[in-house]
Amino acid sequence: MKLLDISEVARQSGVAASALRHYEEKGLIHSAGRRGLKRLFGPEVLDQLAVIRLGKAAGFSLEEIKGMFGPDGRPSLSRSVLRTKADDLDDQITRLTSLRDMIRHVADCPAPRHIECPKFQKLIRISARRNALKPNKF
Amino acid sequence: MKLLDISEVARQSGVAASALRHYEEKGLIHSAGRRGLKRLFGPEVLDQLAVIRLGKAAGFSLEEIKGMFGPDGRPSLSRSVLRTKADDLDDQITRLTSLRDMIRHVADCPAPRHIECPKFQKLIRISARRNALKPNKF
DNA sequence: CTACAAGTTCAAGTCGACTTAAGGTCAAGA
DNA sequence: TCTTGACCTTAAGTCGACTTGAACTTGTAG
Repeated sequence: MKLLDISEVARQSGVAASALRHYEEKGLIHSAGRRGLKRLFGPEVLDQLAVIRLGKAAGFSLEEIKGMFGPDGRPSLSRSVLRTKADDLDDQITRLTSLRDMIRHVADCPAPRHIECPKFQKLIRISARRNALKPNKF
Repeated sequence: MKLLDISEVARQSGVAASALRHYEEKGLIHSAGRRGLKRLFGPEVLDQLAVIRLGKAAGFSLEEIKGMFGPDGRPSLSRSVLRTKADDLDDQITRLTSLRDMIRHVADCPAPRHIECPKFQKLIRISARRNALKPNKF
């Protein structure tokens, strides 16, 4: 079993050594041991880092991502939690998609000022309504 | 022309008053005047806040969003910039979509541990490769 | 054996986007 | 006129995710 030192993990994963130490401190990854002071990582940490990267890309916090691993460091999530996360992502994708459509429309719209384009206004109103419905307080 | 005080804007937009002041300080919105000390906002600020909300949902920073408004406070972006943003969003949507698919697959996958599912492994490897290709340093 | 590159720890700093606290002002109603 | 409540300003604090700096240790090559 070949162990990797921190710079090798950093190189192969593209994650900075300082971030790796940070992840270890937070309990997202674990080193397999030490050679002197130096951490040695098992190769499975690369997969774990890939999961971490994915999770971050999806907007999860490190704390949430940590919860996605079992005590053995292998990904372990209840199916229902996963489905909830997938639904969250769907919402986000929907929002981004309408935003993208709106932006693309505005880019192609012949109105001299975007604000004068009725479709732009409509999209804005829709998103405004969404927010008024879930206010920050009370 | 009816002017709104800050709490009315907060109520209608769902944005906290402190955030509104913050946005004004950063130049994203402007108050139409004052009554005594109190800010008064024109109704157009609600549309601007909707755009700000959308921009945030799309992952833009306040600074970037600020750049989406002309000096008059109306959205103003060159068509080419808009198309670039739309393309960025497409990328992001693509990433989130594959992540969602992966998560949903894992949720439905019969393998006792996710890590044993070949598809899961494949997806992880793909994302690992992406990162190794763009390392943080040098 | 010694020097050195590569690692280590711990504390503090950074960045963005706000929020909170403390103390001040003022328009409007009783 | 007095009080009050809504708002004001400024500074400092918070949170997450790291990064940076300073001072220290150690396996390994020469």
